[in-house]
Amino acid sequence: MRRSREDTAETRRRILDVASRLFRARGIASVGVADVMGELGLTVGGFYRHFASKDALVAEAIDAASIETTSRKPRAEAGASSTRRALVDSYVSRLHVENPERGCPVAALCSEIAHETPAAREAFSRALERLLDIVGRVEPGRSKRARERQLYAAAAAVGAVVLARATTDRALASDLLRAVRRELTTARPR
Amino acid sequence: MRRSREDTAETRRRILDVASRLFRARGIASVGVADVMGELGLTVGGFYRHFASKDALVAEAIDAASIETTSRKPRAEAGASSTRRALVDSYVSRLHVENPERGCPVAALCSEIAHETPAAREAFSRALERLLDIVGRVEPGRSKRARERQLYAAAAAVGAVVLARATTDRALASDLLRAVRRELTTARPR
DNA sequence: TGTACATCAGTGAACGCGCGTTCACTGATGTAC
DNA sequence: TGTACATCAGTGAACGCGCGTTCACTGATGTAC
Repeated sequence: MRRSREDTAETRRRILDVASRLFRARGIASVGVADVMGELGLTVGGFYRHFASKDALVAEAIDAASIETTSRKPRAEAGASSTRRALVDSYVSRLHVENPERGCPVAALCSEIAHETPAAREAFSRALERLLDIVGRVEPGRSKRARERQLYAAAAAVGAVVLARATTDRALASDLLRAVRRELTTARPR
Repeated sequence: MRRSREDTAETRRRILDVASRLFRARGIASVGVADVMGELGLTVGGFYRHFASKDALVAEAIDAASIETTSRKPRAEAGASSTRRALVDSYVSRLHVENPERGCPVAALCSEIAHETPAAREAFSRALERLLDIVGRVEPGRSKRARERQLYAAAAAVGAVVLARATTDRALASDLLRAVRRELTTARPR
């Protein structure tokens, strides 16, 4: 039966929230619309009152995940090396590796996103931009040199998390994280 | 009808070759057994004379891709900085980004491999080991320091290729590649 | 070397299954008066 | 404020489709004598 406007908005929010967690945890291809709705105790049919298609959900879920994970990140005291260390330590961490469902969507979806719709790829690109924004806050500077350092740091951080998740060798996973953490937190003369 | 032993072995080799290219290009989930066999002008049924399941094919195809891409890499004159530069320039390149089907399986499959079978994940882990082997040849040393340098070089290289493929922003893709190339080819005092 | 038979690579159709999507229906909510 | 009606969130079954896998069949290859 029909629900109140607030209930409707709330349901939509919850679908998005569950989807963004499931896609990050289990990948886009292996999460179905029924999985998402089932997690909320709802049936599939109702899904299409909120989203035009699974593809539309994917795109919105990536945006939602990105906003969720970047909005709680450092704003004030940007540039302090302790802020940078805190960010690197939390991103390039075992905790992040083991909890993709609450983590960075860029790290969770980076290789499979290439096979998704344009809308999903654009959402992913925005997520990457947001990640780079945050890196820019803790690795400040607008020079060409500074920009390169930011891009490099982002690539290494994402690479470390993704590879640590991918390998079955737990020791190698730890080593990768530690190596990249050290590289990105050690002040370096230029 | 029955084929000669050589023909049989050749067919198996070709299935593996096509599969390893298709998986890298289009991802594991979106390539079917029929796609692979169709590419060879064969029908699905025959597939099971060569492999026990799609999952078995996936694992073997990852190994095949890894061996294919690492066996032509530097062996002699290892450690020379020109060798390192050549390796970095070819891995962290537009050419590699635009031709995943002939490229590194680690970069092609890194995020989706987490959702595959143990056998596939182990093949992926071996592929990562081979990649690290090669990095170890051009970034020599067995010290803790050297090992860390190898690990973050690998993470940054893979991260750059994956993110350059993922983003829809071509300028950002180029910038990522250039930044990581510069970082990894610039000799750095320690 | 020649013959008879067993093997098995590849065919093509069928299987069950899960997927994204659609649809008639329900009943509470929202709206017009 | 109260009433009558339109709307529409959610249900549950059905749809077509593509997937991985199985299977009876074929005929050339391999093997035993």
